[in-house]
Amino acid sequence: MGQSQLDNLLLDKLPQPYRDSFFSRLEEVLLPAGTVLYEAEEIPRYAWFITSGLASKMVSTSDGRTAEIGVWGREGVVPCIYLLGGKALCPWRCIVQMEMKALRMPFPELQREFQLSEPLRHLILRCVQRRSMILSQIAACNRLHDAEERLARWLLTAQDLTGTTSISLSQGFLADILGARRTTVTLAAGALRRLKLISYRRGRIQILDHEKLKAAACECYGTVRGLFQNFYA
Amino acid sequence: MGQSQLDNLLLDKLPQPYRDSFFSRLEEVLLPAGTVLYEAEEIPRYAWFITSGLASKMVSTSDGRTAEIGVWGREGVVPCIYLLGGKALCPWRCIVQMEMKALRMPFPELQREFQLSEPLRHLILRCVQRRSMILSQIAACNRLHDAEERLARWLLTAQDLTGTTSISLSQGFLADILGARRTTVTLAAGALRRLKLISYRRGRIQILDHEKLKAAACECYGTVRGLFQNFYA
DNA sequence: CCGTTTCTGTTCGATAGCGAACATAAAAAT
DNA sequence: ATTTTTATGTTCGCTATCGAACAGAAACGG
Repeated sequence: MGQSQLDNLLLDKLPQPYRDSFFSRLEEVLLPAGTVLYEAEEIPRYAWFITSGLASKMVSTSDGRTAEIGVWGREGVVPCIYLLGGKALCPWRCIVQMEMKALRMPFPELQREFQLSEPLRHLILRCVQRRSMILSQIAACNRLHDAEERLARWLLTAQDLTGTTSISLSQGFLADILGARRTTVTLAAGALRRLKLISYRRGRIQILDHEKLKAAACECYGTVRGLFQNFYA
Repeated sequence: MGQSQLDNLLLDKLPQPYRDSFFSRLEEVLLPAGTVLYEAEEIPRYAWFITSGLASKMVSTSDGRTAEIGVWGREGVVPCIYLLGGKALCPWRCIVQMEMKALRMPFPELQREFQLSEPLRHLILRCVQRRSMILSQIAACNRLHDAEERLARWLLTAQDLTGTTSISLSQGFLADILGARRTTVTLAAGALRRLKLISYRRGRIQILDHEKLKAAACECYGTVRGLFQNFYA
């Protein structure tokens, strides 16, 4: 409390003195990659305000294939969609992709707060809105663009969200994210490496040339980046 | 006014007497297939409460390919996402796919009403929530399932939303919706026809066997159907 | 009625990605 | 140091889909 930078864009936007009192009710946690924040069809026990790292929303099919439908960094609160009420349950699970620091609050407590605080509600609705726009673009991207373009897009977005050029993820996990086979990711990553846009070793990808990688990515990267910027404008 | 069935689920859920007064401010319109409700990156001039027919949100890429990211029937209001405020613009256009009847209101008027009426706001937030859940499933489906499965899913959903087994759409438009080539749709439709699940002639598809078509569709149909049911529960 | 447009059927070569298998190599565990 | 686990590299046959072309058929508009 009293600190001027909480490293979460939503929390930062809360007006004082509400922000300090809200902050005092949050608990800081460090979650390793692989932690499941909540399962599909299951109301989360906590809400997390991410301050570093990444989490993904993943949809699975009954045959075990998966696709990421959204990646979350410091810009908002996860989950936001359940705050809109109702009985419907979400068809995705939420999982930590890169070691994550977050400030958490029991979910029912945030639900009450959503009803009580108009500034908080306002920010959360903006968050829902932006996420929905981003998701729309990704939905089309999943259909229209090939693995190499989507890999480039994902890496660039991950860099933007975490502020690091070093992405700690194996090709197997990237395959789950991109909804492709691991061998497809290996081939796509190999192609990007030959072009000297990235380098990698066992579970760690390094972005070497942001600009050229952008050219290798589909246009969805730019669209999504635009939507992540000025998240609460 | 005074009628108990407006054929739009959101309007039907509005409490009286607000509902009658709200209804009196709506204008009924009949829009032919192909009508653009609003363009990408453009704030709509009207909000439409659909009472029959279908509209699609479509994302386009710069090379002219397209994919549908959501289909809208009688269950809510289009657009709902812009009601959450903010400066961001949506990357999709909204187009009438099957001749549509709707009750419309100038969009700024609905924006004011969204601020003023708590029951209306409540319903709209539910609408946003469900649409977001549905979109998530479609985003994964676009990546993981093949054209024949997706075609079957789309036809079944269209049947559910419009209540008719006769879908007036050419294979070319279905290709735009499914994000595939027209020839791919022709092959997929031909396969479903050979299985006697559908029949068709020039711009009109007939669903012959709902149950078996369900078996030919991916599981996403069931998931999405579940989310369309009890839309405001 | 005839010409024009639009929709469907079909073919064909090219390509991306699947699905499975197996080899190698790097890290982690003991 | 040795074993075990996990990640990456590579190959291969197969399928779905692309992208383009062209023909026939159905609807439409004078």
